[in-house]
Amino acid sequence: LADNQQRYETIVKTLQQHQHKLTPQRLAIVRILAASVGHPTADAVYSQLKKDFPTMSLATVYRNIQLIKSLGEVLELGFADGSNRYDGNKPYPHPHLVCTLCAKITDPDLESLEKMKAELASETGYEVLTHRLDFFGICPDCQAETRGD
Amino acid sequence: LADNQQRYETIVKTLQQHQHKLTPQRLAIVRILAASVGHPTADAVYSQLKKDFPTMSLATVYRNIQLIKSLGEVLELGFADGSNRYDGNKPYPHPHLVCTLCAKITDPDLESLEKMKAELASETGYEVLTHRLDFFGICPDCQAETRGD
DNA sequence: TTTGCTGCAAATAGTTTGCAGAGAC
DNA sequence: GTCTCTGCAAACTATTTGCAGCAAA
Repeated sequence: LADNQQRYETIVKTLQQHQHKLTPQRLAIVRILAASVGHPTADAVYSQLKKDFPTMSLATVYRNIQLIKSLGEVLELGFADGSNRYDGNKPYPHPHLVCTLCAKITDPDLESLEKMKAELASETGYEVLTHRLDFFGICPDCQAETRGD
Repeated sequence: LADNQQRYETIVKTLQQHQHKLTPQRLAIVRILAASVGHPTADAVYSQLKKDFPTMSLATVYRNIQLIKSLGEVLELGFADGSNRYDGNKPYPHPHLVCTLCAKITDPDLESLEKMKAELASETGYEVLTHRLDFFGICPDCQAETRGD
């Protein structure tokens, strides 16, 4: 999608503005994060890159993800089972819908969330800064496989 | 609170119903989980118990938490920073409000969540099984400390 | 008495870090 | 040429597991 290309350019520009060097490895990592197809894990990013960079180190992936996260250009999704996934396409907090069978992650629209956040703030006196909302369930495809096949 | 006592008894009953033995260590762990004051980490549970059980092993804490979780009597809260906290007082999914300064966790009431879940299911075709909702912010106490002191 | 539980220590998995050489600017 | 980045290997942290002895029922 053209959206991915735009995200790629935005992240690269941010890196440059903060005087970070644009190495081939770094740019390749940014390209994958900008797309964030399937909300990849660090290891998934690493696996994709080993084809083009056989000597690529997993440590480099982690270091760059941390760097880009510190610039606010990637969202880290840590799950209860300890797995981390990354979204560089929508780097701001947003709800996720996770299929517990095929592990697919999609981004539903839930405009009522902001309302809920405001309501919560006025009720509790908290200054609400951010949030995390995940729904877990079975996607239509996996429901079909379970029934029919 | 009397509520804690009730939770303790419920968890113990569940353990018995599933033919698990009631060792002193296990019961002590259940007692702490039933209260879940501050939503403790496994290590916090361990620290509390070392006073009464000097030879207590951290592995025993983990094993028992896993056991009780498998019986559906404790909620595991894995956070993005890798920390796990446990709630045996309300072992079902519910929203949390986390203070990012003092790490206090409270349980706000948000009845609109169930509505949101139903809306999401009908919109996406997912069979929504569970969810996870956390808000992060600064509690009134910490706001006061930042301002005045 | 039987069966499962505990403590210890070692293994595991994901992530981070120190260092020396390589490369972007 | 300078200063950061990379690759490698080792360190680290939280959690899990194997095993032998111990204890609940």
